[in-house]
Parts: sequence; C-alpha cells; structure tokens
Amino acid sequence: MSVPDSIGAPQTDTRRIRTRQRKEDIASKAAQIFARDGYANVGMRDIADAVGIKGASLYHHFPSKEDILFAVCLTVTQEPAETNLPLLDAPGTPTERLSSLVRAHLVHLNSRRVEYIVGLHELASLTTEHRAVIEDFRRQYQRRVRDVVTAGMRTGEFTVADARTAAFAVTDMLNGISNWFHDDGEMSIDDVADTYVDLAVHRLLGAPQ
Amino acid sequence: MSVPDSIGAPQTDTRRIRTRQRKEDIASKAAQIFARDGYANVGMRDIADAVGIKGASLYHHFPSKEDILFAVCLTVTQEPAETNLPLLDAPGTPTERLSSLVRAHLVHLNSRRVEYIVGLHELASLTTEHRAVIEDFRRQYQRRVRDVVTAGMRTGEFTVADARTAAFAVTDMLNGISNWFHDDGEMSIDDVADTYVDLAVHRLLGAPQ
DNA sequence: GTCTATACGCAGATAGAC
DNA sequence: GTCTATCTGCGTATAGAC
Repeated sequence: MSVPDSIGAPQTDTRRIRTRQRKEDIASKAAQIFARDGYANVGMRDIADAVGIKGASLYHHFPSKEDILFAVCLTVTQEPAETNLPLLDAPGTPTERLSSLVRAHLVHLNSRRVEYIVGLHELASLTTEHRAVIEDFRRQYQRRVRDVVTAGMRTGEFTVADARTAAFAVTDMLNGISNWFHDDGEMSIDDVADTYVDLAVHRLLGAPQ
Repeated sequence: MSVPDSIGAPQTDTRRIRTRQRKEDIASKAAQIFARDGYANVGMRDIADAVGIKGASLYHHFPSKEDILFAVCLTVTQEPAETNLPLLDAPGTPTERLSSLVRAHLVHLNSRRVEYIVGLHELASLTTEHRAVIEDFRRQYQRRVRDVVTAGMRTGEFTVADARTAAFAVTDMLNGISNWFHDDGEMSIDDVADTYVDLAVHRLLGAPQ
C-alpha cells in the first residue's frame, strides 16, 4: 500500500521469479540426465555442467542432490493430483469424467516425459519423509481413479467386476506409456490419448460406444 | 568313460550345483534388498550380511556388484522369454495362446516379484553391454506379444485397431502388477490371472466371451 | 570358499572470496 | 549467485592368509 512497497515489491518478485526459473531449469535438466543414466550414476557436477554452472553453485538453489530428485518427483505426482483430479469433480458421466482425466494425464505425461521416468523408477532414493509425501499423492490419485470406476459400475456404464484391480490396470497402462512413447514417432500424443480412451475406458472398463 | 571320470564327475557336479545354488541365493537375497532400498543404495556388505558371509567373499561368486544386478535382470527377461514364449507356438487360437502367456507371465512374476521390481527399475545401472542383452530379451518378448495380437486381428478375434499400441498396453498392465500385488492380500495370483485374462484379452483386445 | 585388512577413487557437501 | 579449493567419508574392489 505504501510507496516503498509499491517500488520494492516488483523488484523482489522479479528476483523471486528468476530464482524460481533457475530452480526449474536445474530440476528439468537433472531429470533428463537422471532418466538416461539413473539418479545414482549422476554427479552434481554432471547436473551443473548441463545447467552451465559449477557444482557448488547448485547448493544455492537446492540443499542436496536428493532435494533435486524430490522436486522432480513432485512434478509428476503433485501436479497431476492438483491439475487432473478436479476433472473428476466436473459435471458429466463417469465415462466422460474419466476420459477427460485420461487425456489430461497423457498430455501432462508427454510434457514431462523424462520426469515420469524418474518418478516411476527412483523412489527408493528419496528420504523416508519425502518418499511418504510422494506416495501419498500417488495413493490419492489411485483412489480417485478407483472411485470414478466404482461410480461407473453403479450407473452400469462400466461392466468390470473389481474396481480396485481395474483401476490399477488403467493407471499402469497410462504410466507405462512413458517407457515407449516418443514424440517423433508416427503417433502424436493426441493419437495415443484417443487410442487409450478407447482401450481403457470403453474396452477394458466396458463403457458403451 | 574311464574309471577316474566316473568317480570324479559326480563330485565335481555336486560342487558345481552347490556353487550355483550359492550364486542363486546371493542373487535372490540381493534382489530383495535392491527392490526395497534401490540398487545404488545397497552396499556389498549389506548383501553379504543377508547371505551370512563377509563382503569380500561375494567376489568369489560374482566379479562385481553390477554382475549381481545383471543376474537379477536376466531372471526376469531371459526366463520368461525361454519359458513363456513357446506357449505362443502351441496349437490353439490367438485368444487361447495369449491367455496361456498371460497366466504364465503372472505366475512367473509372482514367484519372482522382487526381481521384477528391480528389473523394471534399475536398468540404467547396468553396463552398456549388459543393458543391451536385457533390452534384446524385452524387445523379443514385446514383439512376440505384438505378433499374436496381429494374428488375432487377422482371424477377427481381436478388434483393436493398432497391434503395437495394444501390445504395449497389455504388457504394461501385466508388469505393473509387480508394484501393487502382494501375496497376502485378498486375491491369489490365480485370481489376478483370471481377472487379467478377462481385462486384457477379452475386454481390451475384444476376444469373444 | 571365506576370512581380515586395506587400498583408493569418487562424489556429495562445505568454506569463504568475489 | 557463482566461483575455487578442499574436505571427508563411503563403498567397491583387491591382496593374501587360512
């Protein structure tokens, strides 16, 4: 409200944004290398090289190497939980709502493909505390998928017998894509999304059409 | 043929078998710890402790830690390739043959659950040469699944549009089970196998019944 | 085949200047 | 916010006796 604030705040914000972008750049570059070589086989110096700074400078942005891994894992668990799950609360049938989630999931997976590889493979290298946070997000996501499957079973749209197993089958199908899909292949991610809505929602779960 | 041979050979064989069992014991114990803590976070001393010997003694059985990992990875790629894939050459329709493969795959996965977790998560820590061997087995397996899907599409049993994508969906579903299935839950592995034959072969691929 | 003792290189992390 | 310099410990692997 006061004059000092209105002058000082923008500068502080700008600096904060630049710092945040640097953090995101580090996490993004690190994810690329982690995905290719495995978290444990990557040194802080390797990450620093990719960013264009020296190893010690990384510690200005992250307190430890494990915190970089944690940031990468959050990207593929917190972001989908916060961005995709609300789609399950939108109006529409279970078929429509789950189809939206599948599409959103695949768009996100495609935009963060290396992060998904890391997040699905390197959980064991997180501290117990960080791992618990990540697994909470995953459990939450899994539970919401299971719940919409149960909802579709109640309406009669989905014809499977066991919601829990079917939900695992669906999420495993979706996340598995990170291991074989490449942007430069014959199919676009939208092609894959169309195919997977058909395979998972209509065929596997039995939704009409 | 000579007397010395007929006396000496059994002893040598016995020793060879004992040595092999020791190797398998080491690989099996190592797989358990790798699956829980991650390959890179496990020391040779940890493995040795689990086996009941000292760290240095492991080098009598394996030339390096990475060779233990390689042995574990072979268990979940070479064994299924050699044991399960012949089921696809047996008499029967594509539906029947793929259903046999799915059941055999899940029985094997259940008997080697921790090895699957390791084999699916730690490939990046293999040497380039070993990794190539493992990926060859996986490609071979994936290709044979795709081929039987294609065969089923030709006979009209399977109603999917793209064999490659459908085959990935099926194998990703199957392997994903290693991350959530536990022997002590409500379902037996045979229950899961029945469910997955239904979900993957009949529902997802569209085989009648 | 297992042991004790040890070599030794690497990688995560810190100190402190600029 | 990045640098140079450095510490330090850990963990794979080896040597060689039993």
